[in-house]
Amino acid sequence: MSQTPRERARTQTMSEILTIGRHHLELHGAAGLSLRAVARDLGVVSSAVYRYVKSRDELLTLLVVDGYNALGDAVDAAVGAVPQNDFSEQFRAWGGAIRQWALAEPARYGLLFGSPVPGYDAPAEQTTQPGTRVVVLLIQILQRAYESKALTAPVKEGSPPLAADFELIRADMEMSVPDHVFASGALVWVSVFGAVNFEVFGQYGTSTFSDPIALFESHMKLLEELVGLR
Amino acid sequence: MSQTPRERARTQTMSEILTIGRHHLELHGAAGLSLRAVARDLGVVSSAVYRYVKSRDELLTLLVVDGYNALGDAVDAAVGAVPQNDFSEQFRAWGGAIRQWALAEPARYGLLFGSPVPGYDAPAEQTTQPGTRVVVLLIQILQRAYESKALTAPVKEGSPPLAADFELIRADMEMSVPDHVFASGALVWVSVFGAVNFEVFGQYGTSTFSDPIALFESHMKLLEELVGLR
DNA sequence: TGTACATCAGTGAACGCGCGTTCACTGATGTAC
DNA sequence: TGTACATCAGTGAACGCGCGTTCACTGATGTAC
Repeated sequence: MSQTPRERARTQTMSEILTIGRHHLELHGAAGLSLRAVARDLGVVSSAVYRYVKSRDELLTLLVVDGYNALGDAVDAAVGAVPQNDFSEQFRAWGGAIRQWALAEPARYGLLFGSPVPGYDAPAEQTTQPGTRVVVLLIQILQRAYESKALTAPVKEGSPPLAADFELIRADMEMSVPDHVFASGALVWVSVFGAVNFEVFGQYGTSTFSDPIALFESHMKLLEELVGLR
Repeated sequence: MSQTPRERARTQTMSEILTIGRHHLELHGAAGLSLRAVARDLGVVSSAVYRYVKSRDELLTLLVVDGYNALGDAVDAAVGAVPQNDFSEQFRAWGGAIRQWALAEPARYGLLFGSPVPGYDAPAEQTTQPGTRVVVLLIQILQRAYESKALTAPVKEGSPPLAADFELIRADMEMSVPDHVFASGALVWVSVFGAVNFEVFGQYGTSTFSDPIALFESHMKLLEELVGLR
């Protein structure tokens, strides 16, 4: 049950490798992540890293999964701290937590949501589940709000090609929200990440918006109305 | 007035370098763009490229400006092809053209709107103007729609910190739309790029949405309502 | 029109650097009897 | 409890590769007289 010293050392080294990897991501971007540099920082000869990680791509995958989970944890915590029946506040906490995590960890965020790393394909089996945590949480908030009759959006006809996709999600996740909630939820999803992308990647010139928090809150408010919360 | 053969050759080589650069972007991403590889494809020894381009960073800047202009031209053309007084259709053409250009040129799009290239800072003097063409056009569409009383959005109070920023833009661009139009316009901007990012960078798993065009159109329709068009 | 000189595209070698990955090895830690 | 063997972390050298950039050079094109 308890670990041998060797096992403990291994676990610790493994987590040091991830920490160093995160740090290198920050400094040189995903394309610049190198096993040799990690080895250097670990204080070890380059080939030694291969005891812990099969290849550079495997390290990238570990960092991707680690990143999705860090983001997921942050968002879960922020939403979880809001009273159960205050859906509007949960919604804003959801968006705000994504933004804050991204600004605090721009390179990890870039690895997850920026341009794909050339020559690297994230293996879906390890990556998909943690990658969907954030959207799933959004839809759960909307589902609970809907169940509590806190969604006031007018019912609109959805577009037929999407209806089938929504039906699958509904069955998969045991939900009951109508199509238009899925449609506006999807827009919220892409919009929030669009806003965060622009801010993190510096697309809004340097001088156009003096108060990025106010801008983000303005976006969240419009989206909240669009989705029918409050 | 007319060019000497040498000048003609130079112009042509220069544009070949850009073409090759675009192609390499496609294959290896921005971080993988290399002058040596460009030289190889140009059929010339690596040092020869320095006759045309001062450094790798300068080539990147040329490609960035070139990309913004290609996107700007595509969007201008699409919007320009719509009848002058059909603002709703102009709005959809605007979004659709962004999406189509991005899907046709994913790597150039990634260079412009993806994670920043590590170690490279786009020089604002050359990059800012072409980089704003697309937003400026959006705001112009909204301005013209507003002047023609085609915007039906309910007047809402804007948030004070943004009002000052909006006032500057209004003065700068000689516009008259009220704050809430700027606010919803900004949301449209980030939302469309968010949606395009997700699609181009493959964030929507592989199987969730069977019809990406329908999804994008659903987004555009919701945004159109939000902004008060039609 | 012909000649002398200047400009410039492209060459080839070199600098010093970093990378991923493999391999045979040493020596310490862990385990079975 | 003591010994023999197996496991495994880490070493150091090597493979073959690519990169940005500089430099002295050759030879063709352009220009001034």
